[in-house]
Amino acid sequence: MNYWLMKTEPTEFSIDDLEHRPNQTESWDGVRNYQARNMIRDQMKTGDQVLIYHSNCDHPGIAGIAVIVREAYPDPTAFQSGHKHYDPTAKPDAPRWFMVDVGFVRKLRRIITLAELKDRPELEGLALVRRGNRLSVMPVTPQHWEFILGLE
DNA sequence: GCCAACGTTGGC
DNA sequence: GCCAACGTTGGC
Repeated sequence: MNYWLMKTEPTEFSIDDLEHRPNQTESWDGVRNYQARNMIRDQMKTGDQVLIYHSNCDHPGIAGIAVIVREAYPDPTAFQSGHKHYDPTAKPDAPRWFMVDVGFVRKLRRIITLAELKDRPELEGLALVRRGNRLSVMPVTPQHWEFILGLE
């Protein structure tokens, strides 16, 4: 089983939103970065665990845990003219962008803040805390996973 | 293929 | 709102 971290802006979609979706499940659409796309398409497997990170908000940090419930399939929002994530170069017979479905596992008892994560030498190498990192999907090692949840 | 211009991300 | 960092675009 693999571990991941996925960023979301809580004003767009938060761990609370996921908790209250039907079946506590949602498709993770809108990823438009090739490196992130490749991980979604090629590496994410059903049952993989995901840290849900809230970005671009008052208290950036890890807010909850989700699980991959459906492996990659074409992101239909890429084909929808006028959609925020529309990509005219993507075609249904040659899809460019993919998404997985994630299921709610639980909220953390508290937000583990980015500042706190950056402060921990144990998390050196975690993509999230590397300078200038902008990936919205990134792998997490089992060691980092355990350590982060130990901070809760 | 180079690289300047531009757009986006996202912390602060 | 600022701006550093990075990705993408497109002229050449």
